[in-house]
Formats: sequence, C-alpha cells, structure tokens
Amino acid sequence: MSDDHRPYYITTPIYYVNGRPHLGHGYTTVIADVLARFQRMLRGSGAEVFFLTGTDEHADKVVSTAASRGMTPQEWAGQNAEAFEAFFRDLRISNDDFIRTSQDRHKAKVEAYIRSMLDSGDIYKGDYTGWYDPGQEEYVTETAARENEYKSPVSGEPLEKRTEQNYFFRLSAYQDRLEELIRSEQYLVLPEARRNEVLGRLTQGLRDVPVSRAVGDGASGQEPWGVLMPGDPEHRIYVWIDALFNYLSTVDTDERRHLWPASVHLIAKDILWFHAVIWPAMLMALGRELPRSLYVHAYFMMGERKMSKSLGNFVTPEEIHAYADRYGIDAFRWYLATQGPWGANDADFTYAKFVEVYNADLANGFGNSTSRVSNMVAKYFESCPDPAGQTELEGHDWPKLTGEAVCSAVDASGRLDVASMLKAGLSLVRAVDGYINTTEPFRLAKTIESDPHAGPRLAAILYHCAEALRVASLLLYPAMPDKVAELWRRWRCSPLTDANNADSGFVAPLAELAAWGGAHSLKPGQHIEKGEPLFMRADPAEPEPGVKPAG
RNA sequence: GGCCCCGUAGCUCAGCGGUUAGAGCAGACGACUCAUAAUCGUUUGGUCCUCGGUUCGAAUCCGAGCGGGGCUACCA
Repeated sequence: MSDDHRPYYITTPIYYVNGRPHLGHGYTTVIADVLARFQRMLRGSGAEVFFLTGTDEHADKVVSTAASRGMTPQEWAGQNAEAFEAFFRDLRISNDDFIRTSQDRHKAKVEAYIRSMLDSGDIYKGDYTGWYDPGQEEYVTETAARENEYKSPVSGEPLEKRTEQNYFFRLSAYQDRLEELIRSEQYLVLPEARRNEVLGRLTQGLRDVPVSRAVGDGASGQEPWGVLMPGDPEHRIYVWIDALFNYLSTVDTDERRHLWPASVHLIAKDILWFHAVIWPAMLMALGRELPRSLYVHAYFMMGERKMSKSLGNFVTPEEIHAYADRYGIDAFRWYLATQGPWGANDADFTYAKFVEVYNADLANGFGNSTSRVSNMVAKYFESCPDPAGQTELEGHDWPKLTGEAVCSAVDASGRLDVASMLKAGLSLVRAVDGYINTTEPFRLAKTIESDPHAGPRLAAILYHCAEALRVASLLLYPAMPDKVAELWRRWRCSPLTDANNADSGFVAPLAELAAWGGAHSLKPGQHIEKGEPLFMRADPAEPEPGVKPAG
C-alpha cells in the first residue's frame, strides 16, 4: 500500500522437477498470479511488477530417474520443466520469468554467492556425522532414525553411523538477528501461526547446517549434477541451498537488480524452515536485504485424505483441464483463490463445493448480473444510456459504494488476503442486483410512453448498474482475466492496452480506471453487447468432470 | 515428550474484553419477472468444545481438560 512506488516482486517456490505438476503447485502459483495481476492493475502502465516461478532441478533423484529412463538429467529435467510450464500456461499464469536451477545464469550466481560466503567465513569445512541408509544412499534425520530404531525406514536394514567431510553454513551466528527481524516484522512471516512456529523453534537454538554433498553421493553419475563447491570439486552445493538462491539469482543482473528485495515469497507450509530461517540467514551472510514478507499457506485436501502422490488422489493437470473444458479456467481459478487453504488450516477440494461456489458466485452472481444489465440496456436503449449527471437514487450513492469497494480490495491485497480482495468485487455485484430489485427498471420501462420522467430515470438507473459492474469487473479481473476481458470487449470499455489480450498492460492505474464518471467510465451512446452468458449455470446432478477416454 | 495452531449456525468461516454473536452457502416463507428455473427481502437455526478462574462485563483474557491438525532442522 505505502510501497506503491517500489517494484513489486513476488515469487512462488521453484517446483521439484522430478515430480509431475498437480493442484498443489497450481494453487500456489494461481494465488501468486492473482496478486501479481492485481498489482499490475493497481499501478497501471509501466508498473514495476515482477512475478517469478520455476523449477528446482538439482536433486539426486533427477539423476537416477533420468538414468532409469535412458536420458541425461538435463533431458529429463527439461521434459518435466516443460510440463510445469505447460500446466501454468493452462492456468493462465502470467509469470515474467521461469527460472530453472540447471540454467547457467543461475549456476554461475550460486557459485559466486557460495564463494562470497566462503570468503567471509560463513561457510566452512567440517565433519558431518549422521545415520546413513546404505540402501537409499542418503542420510536420515536423528529423529527419524530413532523412531525407526536405527533401521532404514524403507528397507529395514540397520543404519550406519557415518562421518564425512562437509561444508557448513554458520547458521548459528544469525540466530539473534534473525529472531529480532522476525519478531519486529521487518521480515514478516504470515500467517501468525507460522510466525509463532518459527519463533518457537528459534528459541531452541540453531545449529550450523551442511550445505554440500560429496560428489560421489547419490546416484553415481558421469558428470556431477548441480553446482560444484568453488575450489573443491569433490563437493556439490546441496540442492536445497542451491534452490533457495533462485529468488536472488534471477534478478541479480544489471537490468533487474533494483527489483530486490522481493516483496513476497509464497510457499506451502512444508518448506517453512528453509524460507523463514535458512534463506534470510544466507542473505544476511551475503549482505543482502531480506525479502519483505513470507506467506505460508496450508494444503489442499481431497476429502479426508492429505493430497499426495503416493495416495494417488492429487488433482492432475488433466483433471484440471477437464474442469476448464466444462466451466472455463477462470472459474477454476476463482475457486482456488476464494476457497483454498489460505491461512494456517487445510482446505478441501470437492466437486460439490466447486459447483456450489461456481453457481453462487459466478453463474448466479457475476454472470447473471451482467446478463440482466446488458439485456435491459440493449432492449431499452440499444446503447449505453445517459445518467444526465445523476449519481444517487434510492439511497444508493454509487460513487461512494464503488470507491469503498476498491479501497477494501486494495487494503486486502496489502494484507495478502486474496479472498477478501476478490469478494470486494463480488459484493458490488450483489449491490447491483439489490438495486435492480429496488428500483425495478424493467417496470419503469413499461411506463416510458405515458410518463415523461420515466425515461431519464430509467437511463440513470441502468447507467449506474452498468458502471458499477464495470468497477466490479476490475476487481474480479485478477482471478478471471479472460472472462472479464470478454465483458470489457462487449461493453467497449477495456482498460487494457490491447483489448484482445487479457495479459496486456493497463492503460492507467486502478484509481483512475475505477473512478466514477472518470476518463475510463462507460460513455453514454457507446455500444453494449449482451452476448452469451459469461458463466453457464452448472448442474449439480452432472457427474464430476474427468479425463475423457481417448477417442 | 516439548512447542504452536484450530475447535463459533447443517456446511465453510469472520469476530479475539463491552449493546439482543455475524457473513456466505444450504433450508423455509414471501416479493418480482429484466436476467442463466436467475434475483431481492424476511426468516429458521448457535450450551461460541468442556470445567473452573479473572472482570462491572468473556466467544474474546488466565488455568486445566477433551477433540482435530502442525512443527520438532537438512524430507518438493
């Protein structure tokens, strides 16, 4: 809010490239997209908004999986990274860049960062001792080892106590500063439950963390996969450390350096520790500014069970495609953005709830309201009517109502409260519906022949309805860019630089676009086209959309 | 074991010391017919998990307990 003049830089995690994309990835990325689109609209043309997502590629399993498929790690990673990019295209994600950690632009930066930390003594060589699972070729944590009575959780074979040389990051040195930064909200961790979680764990003390792996570890590869430790080719940078740097490496160029620090990192709760503790500490070691905030959401559940690949109950890109085919991808985005596990608690994804929300908010709400208004305008006036300067009728002060809705949305966006931000637009739609019932323009239209006052009054009422819906549509745009752009085309009121491209920029900042009677308002006499319903009503009795059998 | 979060209408949740506890959805009744059998209004519905305590006053603060979830460091 007060940072309007600063660049807005928002990130999602970079996704583990060995896996297939699913609803969880889509959720985080859609929310980031909604926030990014809102910021672009808020700031208007020339907006400094940068939205980053990407893939995390240097895991050992990428090497072994690639080998089992007869591919090089780079080929395998490339194939899967493309699957993520395709998934995000389907979801209408408007990221400004897509970082892959196997790209040279990233690896070169990581090497430089590590070198700098070696020079400063923040990274040092030491001994790592832990419980090693020979079958899995990996270390298990002390806790996990104890719980499994020092046997492999996978094979049941006894674990070996092993010691190896490793490079460590001096995390312990940053404990006090980190605690202070989080406590004072200079590094804002949201929601509060997660902030407490981090602070609670910080009081237990921090140990230095290993940041390297011996090159021989993991699947035995020909060429080392990842970034080698500067000056010590026997070691590689541990994949997690490598991955975290993406947020910085991508913008650490002459053209983009001013974007740092990031405004918001969005993550799911599983990777809280890395982002709330290790990442900011590493940035301090590098002498870089910390991101402004970290938002940690919970999980989407499928019914009672946690969504996971092993349970096979995660929503796939194909299933999402089936939803999009029937309801439009915008409706799917709306559901994610308004019903998702924002906050600390998990949320359910169910078909029944999807239909309920779709019908209530979109078909019966936004879609129907635009239809009835478009229809009456077309039927009674043929083009946008002239309100003749009237702004208030029947106790509805529209400039005030729309202004308040915009403020409410802007305020919610500042708090990263995405659902409230969008509901501000929907509440305007509801207000229009109520206004129509109170003022009964359709009844007024019947007296237009006999009553000389009826015509002007009808014109004013319908203009208010249409103009209020236009403002509402701006607030709904971040979640539903294509449907809203469609409405703007029908009403000849697109604020986009290219009305046919929902991703093109905005010609002015939101405050100007949303101004009642301003330069971008509906103009009397301009064409208003009704068109087909924006959202066809869904039949709850219809079975859930699924992947259609081939053919 | 330790720490944290949650437990409020049938459902999803807001409220986090102060008048008769709210919203959306679902239900019932009524109104209306411009619209996608849509919309609008009214309304039903709650021991605010339990038991204690603090207070003039608690869903809201404190203690204990019950139920659900999370974290406990290198595991997307």
